[in-house]
Amino acid sequence: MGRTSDARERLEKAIYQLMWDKSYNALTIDMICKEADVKKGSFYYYFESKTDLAVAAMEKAWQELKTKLDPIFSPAKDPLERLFDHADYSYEKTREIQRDSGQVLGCPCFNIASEVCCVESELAEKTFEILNRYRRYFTSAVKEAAEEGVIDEANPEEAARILYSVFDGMMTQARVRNDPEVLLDLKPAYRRLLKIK
Amino acid sequence: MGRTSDARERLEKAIYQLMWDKSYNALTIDMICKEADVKKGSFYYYFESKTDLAVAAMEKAWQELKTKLDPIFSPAKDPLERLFDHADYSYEKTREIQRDSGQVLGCPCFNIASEVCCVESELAEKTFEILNRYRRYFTSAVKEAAEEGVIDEANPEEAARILYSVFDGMMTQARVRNDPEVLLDLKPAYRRLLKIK
DNA sequence: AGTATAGATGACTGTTTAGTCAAGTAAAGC
DNA sequence: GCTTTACTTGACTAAACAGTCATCTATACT
Repeated sequence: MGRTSDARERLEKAIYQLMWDKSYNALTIDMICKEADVKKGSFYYYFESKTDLAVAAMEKAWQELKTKLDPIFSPAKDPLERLFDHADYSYEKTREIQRDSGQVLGCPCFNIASEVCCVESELAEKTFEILNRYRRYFTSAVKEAAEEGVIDEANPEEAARILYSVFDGMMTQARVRNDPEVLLDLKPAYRRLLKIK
Repeated sequence: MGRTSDARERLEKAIYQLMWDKSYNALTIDMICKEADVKKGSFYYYFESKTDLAVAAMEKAWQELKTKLDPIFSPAKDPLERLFDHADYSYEKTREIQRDSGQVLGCPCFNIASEVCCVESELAEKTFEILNRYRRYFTSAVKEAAEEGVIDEANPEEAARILYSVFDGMMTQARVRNDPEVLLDLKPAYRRLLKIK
């Protein structure tokens, strides 16, 4: 019983968008409240600190992303198809965001993880965790491809680590250059890295 | 004539170290002054703003790095040797820094570029410029390898772009994981990406 | 309709921050 | 040794900032 509200969700959306657009450390609580149209008193009603909100927002964003990744990396599909579909999805999504906001933003989790890993231990842990969850999709696909024999691969774990580094590296290159076309190198890179039969 | 000082250099060193350790946006002018042992009045004697100092510091750091990169990528060496020596250097340097400071820090320019590219346009331009200078070493080596026929390469520019994305991607993975061993994947990745004869 | 409760609000405090400035100090050149 | 000039200092202002709280409001449940 009592009053209802979506202020919590508005705050989570706001900090996530601002972190993605700008950076974590550039944000103040006032900015986040303004973006969410929530007063500071309410902010502290829901969250203890900026870090606290950021951690919650990252987890929510992951749950949202997961609903997109699960079909893309569906075990019903050929493992290589999963990887290439994910490359296509990343390119298309990046273009869409640039069309709407004028900016290529890259992978929010990777950006923030790199920014806070030596400063905000709580948020660092959460982003680290999410990066690992994300990478597991790659590992699973590469391992399966190796087992099915569609690639000639002596070290699938290594291959998956490298593929994921390429993905994050290119997403950030795309951000820095504000150019989605950078991501057109993703599929050629995967083809070079995997000995496809 | 007049009083002499190395306060300018101390400030540049201080912001560079702090940006690398933490991040750009996390820093205040007071923190930088304290680290450099320089009073704020002196800060504003030399620089207009934090951005101004950061730009100067990045350029100085690049000039310093260049003296390391030039021998590593010396045209006197085989092109592939340059790339592999650079991978070794990156790994060793990263380990050394972790030994001293307890932290893997990755590539400062890539970290900062990704952090400020949508916010601080002046610093964004400078870091962007440096990333391009860095990548030129890769491009030159790969192109030469292709021309000399030591690799079988239809698209050397693409290969160089991918190699450099792997490098930056892994450097940041190493930072986030605080694990230099991530960089041991660098040379295997290069070997996978280039059809070495 | 009344009440208990979840949430909203804005005014408040103390602190940190950027940026300024007049007065002081050290060294280079005469 | 004196003057010019490059640099230093600490005290200052105003603004931005995090965090608190008493009071107000809406609504779910009885």
